[in-house]
Amino acid sequence: MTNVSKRDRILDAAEALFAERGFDGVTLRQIATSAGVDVALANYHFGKKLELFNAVFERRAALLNQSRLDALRKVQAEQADSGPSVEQIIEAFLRPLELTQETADPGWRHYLALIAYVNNSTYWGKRMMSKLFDDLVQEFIAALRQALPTASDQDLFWCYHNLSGALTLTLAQTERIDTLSGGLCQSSDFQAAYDHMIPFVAAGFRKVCGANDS
Amino acid sequence: MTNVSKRDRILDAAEALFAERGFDGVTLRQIATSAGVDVALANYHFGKKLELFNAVFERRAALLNQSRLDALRKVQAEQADSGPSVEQIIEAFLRPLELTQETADPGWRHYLALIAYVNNSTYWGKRMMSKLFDDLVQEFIAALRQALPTASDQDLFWCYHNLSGALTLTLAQTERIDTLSGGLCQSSDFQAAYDHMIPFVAAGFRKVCGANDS
DNA sequence: CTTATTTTTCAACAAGCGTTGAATGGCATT
DNA sequence: AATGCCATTCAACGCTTGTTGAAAAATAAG
Repeated sequence: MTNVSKRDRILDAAEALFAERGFDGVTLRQIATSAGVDVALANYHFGKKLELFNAVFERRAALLNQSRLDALRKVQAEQADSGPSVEQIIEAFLRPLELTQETADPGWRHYLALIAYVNNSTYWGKRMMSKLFDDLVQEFIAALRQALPTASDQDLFWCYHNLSGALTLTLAQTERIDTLSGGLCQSSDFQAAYDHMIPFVAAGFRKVCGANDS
Repeated sequence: MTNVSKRDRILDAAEALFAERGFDGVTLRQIATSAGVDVALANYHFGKKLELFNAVFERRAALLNQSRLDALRKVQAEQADSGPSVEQIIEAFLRPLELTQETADPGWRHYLALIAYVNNSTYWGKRMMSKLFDDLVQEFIAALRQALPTASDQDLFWCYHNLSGALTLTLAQTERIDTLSGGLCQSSDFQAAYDHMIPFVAAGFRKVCGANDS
């Protein structure tokens, strides 16, 4: 706990607070206090507040992208002849996001909530999401296009939009479904969320993008 | 334009700015400037900044709820014997949100983006969304439960979670799908979004909640 | 026209903000 | 032991924030 550098403690604290309250809802003093360091140290390591935000957002992006791309490549290799099914592609898109449940590091949970914050924001979303995640998304859409050969691109992108929305709300972990369901569903249980999301979304893709088989 | 009261101009300006940058991303001075009034006037009419935010968020809620409930009651009356289909229920849930496209008032668009902001936020979501929208949502879930009699409640709520996510991202109007699709899809086109969302979500409900017919 | 009442502005407050330059500390290498 | 370098803290800056009480303007009532 105290073994990590103060620089990392700042990133961790900023990650948690930015995810919960957004960029403007957090002060550098709150971050510094939460990290147990002086307020000026954030500036020394990262520069302006916005640059700290960028550093937090970029820190885990490459690792996450690699993890999801590996999952896609794996099912593509396994189904080299026919190509992976819609379910397999969506599974590869979602399941790596469970790593937050396996590792003891709570930072991943905060990071995923931060992604939801950015993706749902007009202000931040356009720049930051595109820069870090567009290549990966296009890769998955290409795979889906192949699995649904009769689909028009417009239908395909609208379906991805629906998938992205369901995922984003899950990552946000707002606990709204918890109270709504009277405790039957839990926002913190990503595995249960994906267990339901994968068949749900796959059926949606098939319906809208016109594959009639299986 | 200048015919509306200054009180309403404050609400309109706050609505637009809160929707775009969030509660903490906007200052009362920006709101006042945008509304063309003095900074102190917001305090006179609404009290603290948080109370202004609440006033903005509550202003259109009852009207929106009534519009959606009317749509549900209508299809329930039309299908009094068999009950409405999943598609009809979801259609009643979504289509009233198009009123933003029909009316000339751009405030509705801002308001819907504000709903997305609140619904995606851990901080605001729990209090505000539940208070204003839970009753309506439970009404729709009850209708879905009836249309999908074999469904478990847990499956039902997870499916609603997916629907809510897809809808929330649509309401946010982040324009991310615009660039992703190379202009093929447009965030501003709610009708096209719902045209794709309704069959997508309905198929998901049927798949997960186990109805094999139709 | 006068008086009350409500609406709007003015001016200013204390507090908190992001940021910075200089001072301090620790830790290697010489 | 002295030096240089990186990390960290200290103290303070100019500015903006939300909020408020009193003044002014507009509106309504008599």
